[in-house]
Amino acid sequence: MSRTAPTAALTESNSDSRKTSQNDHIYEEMLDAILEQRLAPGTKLSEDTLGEIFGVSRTVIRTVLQRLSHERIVRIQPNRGAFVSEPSPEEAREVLQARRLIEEGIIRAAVRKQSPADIKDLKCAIAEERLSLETGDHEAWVRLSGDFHLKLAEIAGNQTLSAFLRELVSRTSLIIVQYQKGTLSPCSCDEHAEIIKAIAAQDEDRAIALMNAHLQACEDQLNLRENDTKADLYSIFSKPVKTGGKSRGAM
Amino acid sequence: MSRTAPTAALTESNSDSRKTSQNDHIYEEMLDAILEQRLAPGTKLSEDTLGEIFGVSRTVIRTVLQRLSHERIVRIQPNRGAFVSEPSPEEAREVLQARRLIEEGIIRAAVRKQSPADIKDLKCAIAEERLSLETGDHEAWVRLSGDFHLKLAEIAGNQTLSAFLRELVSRTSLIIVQYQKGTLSPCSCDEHAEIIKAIAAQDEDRAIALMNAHLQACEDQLNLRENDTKADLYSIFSKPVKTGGKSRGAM
DNA sequence: TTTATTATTTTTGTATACAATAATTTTCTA
DNA sequence: TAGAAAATTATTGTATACAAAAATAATAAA
Repeated sequence: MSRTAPTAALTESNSDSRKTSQNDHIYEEMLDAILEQRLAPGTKLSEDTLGEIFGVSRTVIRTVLQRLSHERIVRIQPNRGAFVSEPSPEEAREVLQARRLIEEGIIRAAVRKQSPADIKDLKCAIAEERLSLETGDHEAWVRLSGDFHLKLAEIAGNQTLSAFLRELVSRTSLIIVQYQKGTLSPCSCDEHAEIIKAIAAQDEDRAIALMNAHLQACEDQLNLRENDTKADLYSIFSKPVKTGGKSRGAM
Repeated sequence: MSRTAPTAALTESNSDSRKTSQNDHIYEEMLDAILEQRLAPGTKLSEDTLGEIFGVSRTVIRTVLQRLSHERIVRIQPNRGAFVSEPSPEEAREVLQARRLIEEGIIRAAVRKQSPADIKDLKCAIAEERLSLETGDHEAWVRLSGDFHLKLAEIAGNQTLSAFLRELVSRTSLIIVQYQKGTLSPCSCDEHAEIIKAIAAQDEDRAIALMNAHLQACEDQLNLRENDTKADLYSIFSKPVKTGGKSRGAM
């Protein structure tokens, strides 16, 4: 419901939020559904079905799907339709690497620009996060733990970088859904808290090191081996499979 | 025509490039027109008109405009239509700052991953760039000087970062169109050449310093004072204007 | 029974029609 | 004549219709 900064396109005119925000509303709903795992990676997103669900025509659904596609949350295959993205292991590493880079820059700026109110706000956000973890509200936790990073970006004060990070955070959620092995992350709240402490203390180097470790820990909890069905099948059934008759014993 | 990596969405199936690439073709045409200054910032992009020009319905024009809008090259105002973006001075600074950050990361990766062929390729690109400058082909130069940075990103091997940089490079072109003061940049080719030299010599720190200087030089050549009509008008007519009669001599 | 081919159905891509909003022109009044 | 109000025109937002492609089902042949 209260996701951070819906689109940054129309901060003005809060009164006419009926027609215009129809797009945004459906976008929010679908993004939430994907990030909260109600729509699994690979799920087909039929235009007709979605149109019926939200009570609109395919036209507006199409707009939303295109937007999600540009943010790499959805993948559109020409003449085939839209599907929830299934980020590859390589893409997962890229996204985490991009985050390390961008969030390092964000921390540098945040250390300089921070105000006491900002720190208070961040600590408050972490408290909320911890609460959601204690009450077992997994959906809220996914959102809140991402919001922490976005709040930090806002303090840094570069909207262009914020927009990039927003996309990366969404994609990270999708990556975690797909590759998280076993248990949930123990408690990233503590790591977030440590980062804030370092920022408040103006200790830039430590804050950056903590953030890098935090993101690296996230990546380390993923199972990013290349077991994408095909290669996997061949390795499992290591004896030669019939491929049409030719070149049987070549490999 | 030969822009680098149109969309990265469909690298497969080069044969059916007729229906599918209609979108892409119009997108390319419009992007080129904007970056080559044939469409000035602020220009209204009427759906009907564009549809007639490209011989398609508004439907497909709309898709293209939405894509350009997501890349911040075009600004869509609800119920008003699409316009070529007029990036604010603040946005200009943000874009350049984001580039310094991202390209630093790209250089780090490129220094590690470079092959001799990559360096040869880059040098070749710089030669092309220099040629376009000598022959006075300004349109080609705008494209080629951006392509240099994108090639570097490709060498770094992170497609996610490449996509971000691609957007930033386009936006930089738009920013230069709007804020470049006086003469063209003397010759960024030389700066590009120096950067390559440092990368080839594995001198990471020097390559980064050069890139930062290069981007800073770009920013310094811009006239980024907040002279956005309104404030400017008031400062130009510094004598009190009739505001209704009240509080005349207060300031 | 299995496979290949054909026919049917479903779904996407595009054009068009209509409704809602904004921009423009015209008309009316002071 | 200047300014305001109303009517007209143009443009965007959305729904729908039709064409093209893909997916599915059904039929026929081995």
